[in-house]
Amino acid sequence: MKDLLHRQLTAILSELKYPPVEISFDRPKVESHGDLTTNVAMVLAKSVGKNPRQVAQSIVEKLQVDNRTFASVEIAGPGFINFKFSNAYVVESAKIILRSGELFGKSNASSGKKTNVEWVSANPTGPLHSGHGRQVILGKVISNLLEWTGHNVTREYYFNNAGNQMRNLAESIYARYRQELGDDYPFPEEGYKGDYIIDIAKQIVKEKGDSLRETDAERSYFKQVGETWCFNKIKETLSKLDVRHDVFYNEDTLYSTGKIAEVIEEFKKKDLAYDSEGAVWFRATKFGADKDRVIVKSSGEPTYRLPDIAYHREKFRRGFELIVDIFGADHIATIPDVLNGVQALGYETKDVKVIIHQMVSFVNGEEVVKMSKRSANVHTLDELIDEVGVDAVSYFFVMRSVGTHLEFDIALAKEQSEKNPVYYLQYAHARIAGILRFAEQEGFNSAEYAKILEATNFALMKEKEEIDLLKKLLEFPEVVQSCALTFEPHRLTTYLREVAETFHRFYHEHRVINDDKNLMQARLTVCLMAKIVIANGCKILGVSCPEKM
RNA sequence: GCAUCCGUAGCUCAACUGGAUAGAGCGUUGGCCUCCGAAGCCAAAGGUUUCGGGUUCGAAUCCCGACGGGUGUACCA
Repeated sequence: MKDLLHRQLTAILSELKYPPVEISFDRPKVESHGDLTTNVAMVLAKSVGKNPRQVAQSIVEKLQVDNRTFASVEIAGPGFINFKFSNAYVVESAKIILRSGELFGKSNASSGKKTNVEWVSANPTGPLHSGHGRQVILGKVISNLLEWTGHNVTREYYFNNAGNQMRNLAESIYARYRQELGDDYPFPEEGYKGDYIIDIAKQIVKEKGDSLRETDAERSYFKQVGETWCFNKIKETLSKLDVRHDVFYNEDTLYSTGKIAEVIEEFKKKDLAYDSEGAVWFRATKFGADKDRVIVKSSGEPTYRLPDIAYHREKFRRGFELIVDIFGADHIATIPDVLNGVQALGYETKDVKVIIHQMVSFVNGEEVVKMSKRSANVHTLDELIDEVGVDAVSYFFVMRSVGTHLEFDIALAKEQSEKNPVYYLQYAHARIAGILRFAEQEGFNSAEYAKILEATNFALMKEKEEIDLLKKLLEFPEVVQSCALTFEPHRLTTYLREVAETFHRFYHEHRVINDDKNLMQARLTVCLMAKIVIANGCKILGVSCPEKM
């Protein structure tokens, strides 16, 4: 519809000899302003030297609107042109919901664009903590959104099982192991203090007794057991949230296949890297950084930047056209370096989308939940899931825009009442399911969309609340696209809440089950369409839609 | 200090990326079940969008400056 109007308006502008401008349509906030609005007249006004309302008038006079589609076209306010759809158009359009069913909202807008989404990427040094939840859910929902808009998505997890952190893990487990054996053995100062380390140590005692008291300096057995334990734990948590990565990419492969050395060499050749003070430096200042960065320490070990750069190059080489990275705000410092490095290697940074989400704080009603990073009692993501459930976790972590701090109220998430936004949405779905169950006794089969399309007299949908609901439902594909395009999944939760609200209002105003069979059929169909949209939206969010609650 | 994100109703947050009268939830106050699910609906109250400048037809949104908060600022990741 927008396309059609767009073409018409473009033609009119050139006919009136107005300069070409970008024509855009918005959805007005206020109902009385119609369903679509454009500001072209106001944009044109200055260059044309007329007042905007006059410009609008001249355009509208030329406009050939189909009165089966539009109920009205009006000039309003400072010079907006407002279009209002006819009920017939809305009702006819709504048939697409039944025709598409579970596919309603999907598109091929990005026509199979090969896309890599990397997230979580926590090293196997411990279980995921509750703060990780935001990232876990964001990545999941963003991947889903991209898929719904036609991207060919590879879900990826990048990890490092070498280096300092893993050494530290091994030392921590070893220390706990010795302590379990009754030795007075010191715990490393920077060690991982969580209880899970003790669990792992106990497991080793159980399996190996005291035979590992004298072990190699690398503590390789402890490292390997620790890694396996942690990874299993992480994967278990992810699978509870239905997060499944396609690729687990080990940083080590970048070394073993020579990719790291290759990058250094190439940087040096391009004079983007140099030796100094026994280390290798990247000329970050060439890209506007305040100082150059070390990429290989004087010890010979690369810093995290180097493998990160090499890794992103590999993503390009693997053929990805869009690379999405999801980081917490605490990792923000690494991003410019990686982007600069990627650019230096000749790739477009515009094809790398870095999503940085702000931190999460937890609150239990009035009480602030403190969670210090290396302390013993970090709240794990598993515990959070056990406490509030998968649905609340999925919904809460994605309901705020990524740019703002997220306050997670555990008490609210746990509460099974109307205060909880997850339940509001699920209730709408269950309520519809209840009505449809009731209607089955009257012979309404809600599973056969094609028959329903045949049997329903769509012209009977004419109540205001009914039309409002259909309009809202028809926005769904656009919402999905815009969420995917802007990487802002929270807008989907906002939208779904509006759908539920609009449905409840319709339900409250008009009886669905009634004596007029045709009217009942029409209204049941409206309910069913609302159910489809809510279900599809929840699918993207990973929130369940119960038939009963 | 520098980088970066943010500052909107008592609280938690929206605002379709520059549009018309800034909206929701919670909380507060009042109303609605002889009838399809009241985990619902309706109504009221609540605002100088932190402050000060600027850009233009038009600013919560863009620019500059203050103030306040988060996160970084390593030859840790």
